[in-house]
Amino acid sequence: MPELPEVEVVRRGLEAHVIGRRIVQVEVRHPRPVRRHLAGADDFAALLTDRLLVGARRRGKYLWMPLDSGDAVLAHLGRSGQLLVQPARAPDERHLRVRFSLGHAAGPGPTGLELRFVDQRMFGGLSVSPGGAELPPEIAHIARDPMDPLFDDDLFVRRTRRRASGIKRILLDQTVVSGVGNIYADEALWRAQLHGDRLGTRLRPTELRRVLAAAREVMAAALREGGTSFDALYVNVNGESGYFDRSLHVYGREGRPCDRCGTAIRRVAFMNRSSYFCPRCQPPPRVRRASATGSGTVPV
DNA sequence: CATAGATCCTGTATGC
DNA sequence: TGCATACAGGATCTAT
Repeated sequence: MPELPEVEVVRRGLEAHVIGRRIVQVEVRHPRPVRRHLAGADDFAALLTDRLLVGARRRGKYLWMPLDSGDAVLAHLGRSGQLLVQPARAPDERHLRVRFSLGHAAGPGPTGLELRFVDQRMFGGLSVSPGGAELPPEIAHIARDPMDPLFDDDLFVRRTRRRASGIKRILLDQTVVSGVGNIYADEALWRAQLHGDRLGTRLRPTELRRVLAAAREVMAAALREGGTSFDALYVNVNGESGYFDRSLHVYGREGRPCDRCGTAIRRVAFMNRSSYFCPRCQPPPRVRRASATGSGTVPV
């Protein structure tokens, strides 16, 4: 569920409600979300107990919270993860996986506040990154995101044009550009009027800059809408939030008319999920028969 | 090396 | 009603 805007909203919520608090107790209720912490759940809990949370940072769809120990709690929400700040008396969520009981920076006592990792499908997870306060080495391979002031547009164009993959697949490759997921990839491609199967090697720099600009627009709009709902004592990302629904032009709109030209939106299978596009505004690349071997076709 | 596809997990919606 | 299948907003491992 969460792409860059949703994760950024969570980060802001953490920044507002969790920074400066001490972790007084950690309860791992399901082993899977801490699977990337190779030393195990007990070690995970031990490294975090009594530590002070000093920040909330993000790279693409990854979040991390630096600790006073110099380590960091590294988090990824996967497809269904949530980080919630809740009063301790709030009933446990059905898919509550990890509970952090929080206290004051100074004293040992609990504040009655908890940080909860809730995740139905458990593709997401938590780990402790040793010395990862500045940038966890585990995510050093993740590129900057298009909203990052240090994002390098020229580098993105150069790297994309070296790839013989469809532009949609490239947009989803977090080592090329981070934060873009299935929805915003489709939305950005619709805005840029490019089909997702167009090969990176065959796209012009202007076309790629158009995609980047479109991705920024879509994300900025989502951030504007989602950014208002984290004020409560509650680090947002309400599962199915739905706040972005209104502004979607293609995603989930199979058969409905394109907002630009009226043609019916198409849906095709893509990487075990779906791609949506307007067949007129985003014409698919021509397909020619592969030469000598004659085994199948390649988009040109 | 680069790339496409399979895979982890749980739940809900839909069709027969 | 029961059962099977498709699908869900991600990242990574594996095969080619």
